[in-house]
Amino acid sequence: MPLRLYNTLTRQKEEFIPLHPPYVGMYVCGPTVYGEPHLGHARAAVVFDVLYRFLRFLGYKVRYVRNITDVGHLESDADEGEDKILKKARLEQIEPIEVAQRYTAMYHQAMDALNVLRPSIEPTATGHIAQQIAMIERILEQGYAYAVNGSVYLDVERYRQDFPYGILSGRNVEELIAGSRELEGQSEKKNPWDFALWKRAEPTHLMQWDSPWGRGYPGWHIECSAMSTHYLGVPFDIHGGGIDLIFPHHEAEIAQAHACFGKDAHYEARYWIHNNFVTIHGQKMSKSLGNFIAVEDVFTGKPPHLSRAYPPMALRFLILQAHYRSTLDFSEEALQAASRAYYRLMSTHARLEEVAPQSYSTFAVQPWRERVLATLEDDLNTAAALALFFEQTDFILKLYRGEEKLTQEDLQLLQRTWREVLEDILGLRRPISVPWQSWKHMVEFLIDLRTRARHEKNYALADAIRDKLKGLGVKLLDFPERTIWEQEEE
RNA sequence: GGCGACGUGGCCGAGCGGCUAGGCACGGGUCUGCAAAACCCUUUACGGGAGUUCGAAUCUCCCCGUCGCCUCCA
Repeated sequence: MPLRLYNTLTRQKEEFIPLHPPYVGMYVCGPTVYGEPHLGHARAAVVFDVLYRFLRFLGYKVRYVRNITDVGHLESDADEGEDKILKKARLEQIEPIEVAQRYTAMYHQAMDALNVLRPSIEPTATGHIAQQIAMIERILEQGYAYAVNGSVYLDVERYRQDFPYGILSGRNVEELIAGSRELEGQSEKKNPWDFALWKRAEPTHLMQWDSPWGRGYPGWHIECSAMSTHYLGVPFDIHGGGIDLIFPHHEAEIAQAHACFGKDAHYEARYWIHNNFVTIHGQKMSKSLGNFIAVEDVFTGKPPHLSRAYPPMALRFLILQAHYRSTLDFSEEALQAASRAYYRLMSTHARLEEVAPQSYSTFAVQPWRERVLATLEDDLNTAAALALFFEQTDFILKLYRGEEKLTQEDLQLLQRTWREVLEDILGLRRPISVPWQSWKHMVEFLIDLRTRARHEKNYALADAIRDKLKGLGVKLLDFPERTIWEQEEE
């Protein structure tokens, strides 16, 4: 079964066919680094991390580009408002680059904890001013933009004569015109729906660069067009991002790509993939609503939203339990459920690794493996794929107890599938991180000691050993035949 | 106002015309020195109405409700 992905551009699931197999170019809009990474960033990163991992699993050689926006976009209407990064810098009396670097580091830290792989290339907007200027110049040459007072705007009206505008977001310009507000101070633009490619900087503006149009800084959308096409060519295979970026950001990107490269740009990317939001009580998470939860808050258990700390994998699991195109309603209860489910799945996994092969099989592994992969191939249905693993937990317990059997070959295939899908594709790190031998022997020695104590009915000692180990993150489980142990995260 | 999404059992959440997804929680039980884990049992849900169909959570229409985008935003 081929991989099928929902393409926002066509509003349907389409078979994924790369332009130049086995190579795949994927660009995902990364964060604007002016604040702490929150659950929304986590979801987007995890979703595209899974896509990245899955493509690699399928044998593609993926160049994954995810940008860091370190020039803040304006925070309110059109030409009004202040660059968010600059605002932060002003408030904290530090350099804009300090703001960007601080929050980039936080982003990396949070994403690393969530086991999100770093992209192949992580370009910054400020590091690609030259590419952005070059692109703007070319758009001007093609006649799809105009310069005025040191700023450059994309001429949407002119663009529309040659290309459709609004196909991605399902809008038409007439509606935009009808809905657009006439704002003061916008007289520079020919039309209110034109958008800036380059903005003139006032002398006091903290971040500014030389350009053919004077000192200024890049517009809101040009960095992604410039960096994606610079590293991936035009068009490239996959462009991803949050659902909120569809309009105007991605719509503008498409326009810029066409305006610069012409028809061959083919909507800049062939597959436009968008992840849905994390909500709280059904509402989008945002700073202004005050329902914003930072990724870090989950790991530290920061009130008022959380009563205790949760391991990063619990959050990753929660994200994976919902389809990426559905909203995910976050609550501590849901996180708690995900955390438990994760640990249970992982202990089943650990048991599977200890199963001994038999001379015949009582279960058809290959078809099950194919079902799992087919589920992921169907627009990355991670939730349904996880369900297939849970449906197998009973069976694995019976395997472990010898009540079900698998041949060496089947067992290895099953173990491989668990490892490949859970760890390599879904990126669920195991809480039992292959412990070092000495540690393992030490734990086993203590378990022996405790077992002896239990036989002698010295329960005080037995419990002391168990409690001490629990304090060290080692959980003991007494089975009739023997005691096994698990290492908990943290 | 325009465009779009969604309403599934206590909670989260798949599902895309027939075969009671799954997880978590709750209750009862088995096991156990205790605990944990595990196992067994219990709970058949799809906002409302009409329609299409042998058959609808799934398709159509209407209504109600929630949310998103149309300003930066994952």
